[in-house]
Amino acid sequence: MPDTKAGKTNDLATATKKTAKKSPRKRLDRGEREKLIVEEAIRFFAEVGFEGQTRELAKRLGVTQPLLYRYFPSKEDLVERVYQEVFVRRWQPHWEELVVDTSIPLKERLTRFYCEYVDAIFTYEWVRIFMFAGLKGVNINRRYLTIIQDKLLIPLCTELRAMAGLPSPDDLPLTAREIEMAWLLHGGIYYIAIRKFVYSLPIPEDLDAIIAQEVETFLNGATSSMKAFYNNAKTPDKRK
Amino acid sequence: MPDTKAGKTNDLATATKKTAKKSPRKRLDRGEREKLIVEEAIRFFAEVGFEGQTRELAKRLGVTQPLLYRYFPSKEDLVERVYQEVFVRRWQPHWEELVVDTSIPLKERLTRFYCEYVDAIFTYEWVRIFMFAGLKGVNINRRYLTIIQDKLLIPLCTELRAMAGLPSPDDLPLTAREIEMAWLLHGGIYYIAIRKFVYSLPIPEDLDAIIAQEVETFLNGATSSMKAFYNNAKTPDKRK
DNA sequence: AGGGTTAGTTATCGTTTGATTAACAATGAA
DNA sequence: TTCATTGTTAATCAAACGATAACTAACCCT
Repeated sequence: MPDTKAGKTNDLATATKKTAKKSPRKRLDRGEREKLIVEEAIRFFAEVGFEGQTRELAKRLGVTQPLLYRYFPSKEDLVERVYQEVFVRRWQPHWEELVVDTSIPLKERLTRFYCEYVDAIFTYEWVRIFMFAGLKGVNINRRYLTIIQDKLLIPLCTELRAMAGLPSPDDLPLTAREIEMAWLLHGGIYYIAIRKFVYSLPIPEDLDAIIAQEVETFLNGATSSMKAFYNNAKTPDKRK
Repeated sequence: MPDTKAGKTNDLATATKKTAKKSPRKRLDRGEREKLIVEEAIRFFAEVGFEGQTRELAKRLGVTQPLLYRYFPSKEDLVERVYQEVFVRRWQPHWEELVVDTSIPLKERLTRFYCEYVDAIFTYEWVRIFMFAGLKGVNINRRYLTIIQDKLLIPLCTELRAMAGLPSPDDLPLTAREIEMAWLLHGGIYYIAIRKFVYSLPIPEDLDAIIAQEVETFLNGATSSMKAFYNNAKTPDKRK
């Protein structure tokens, strides 16, 4: 009965003569099409959130909505696929080796890591999808941030201990406060991405220089604080 | 607001049976009811985002959905009201004086400010609604963060200049890099709230102590960096 | 060439959702 | 008691939304 929208597509299909080149229907093999769908879904959900509608997504893909359901049994499955594609793909295992590679000075190591990290992570899609997932309560965020803490921040704290001439975490466990200090650096840097991709604020173009500076600022401050902490710890004035 | 939930369940119970005990229909005057609606809307939208449905909101309020439309002409108006209520209310004008009060040492001043700031801002409602609004592209975020930059970060940079014995911004304008350094502190601290309210991660309880430490760490690092920057700037390499 | 496999479309179903209306019930102050 | 105000019940509308089945056409193989 209501053929307003259907009319448009019908026009395209039926108005063209059968003799004319009337093949707007592009036929791709499964893998190809699936890839296109996932890529567009990433962009789409990053923009509007996971409440974005399958019809709108299909329109952006230039295909019909039911086609999506021939590739993914449900919208939820597609969303799940988007998570996988965005998150598991971008963490570079070699980073874990880089941050503990004591043959490189800590400052250079951290700077290099964060420059690479920023290259991989500071994208519209990654930042916003990660944020949407967090707000939705998907536990993939916690898993990811656990990696950040275990593979990045704790090694960093360990190194800071050494730099300040303090006992290793094996002898004296890291305190929440030390780990929090490392989060200051990580959060401060990541917040640049939030400003850009969530709040649409301008950020400097020379990110590498900014990162180098922030790493330096942090390391300077952290070593001072660690030493102060050490002095406090040496004086046995507090709790048992 | 004390027993709204009890009322809700009662409604549910009595709605099916009209013969049961008379539903405690609470009759409030306009201002009162409106306040209740807005408060619950804040909680509700903070939890599920602005796509949350008016029917669900009404259910949580223990009232019927059409009642909402006797207080707000449309859902969008209610959302707009939520923004106003959450954001304009919580910025304390006296902070602007605090951060430039040179009679207090900078470290203490910053610590005191951030402790108060955290008390006011680190709430489930504020953090999540601010994030949802940002993702949605509402420009209220940009306005707010402009205030942060102008009233907090720039004064902080000015002070850092003085501490490092550098010329005042009046003589030598602040660089993007210096402002970025201040964002490192602010972002690092705010990221604690994101970890808690967006990613549902545990954070330390003694936030005040953490903040004091992070302010100290930052100030130590920033002054070192500023001096290094000063040495670079002193070498006249290309400026006329 | 033709038959079968399968990518893609059309048409539609059943729900949900924002929004609105009309009629009625309860409350409280004059 | 009267009567304006607050709130409910019930119903409805139109649009939006996820999902499905049945049909159509492009491509491959022998």
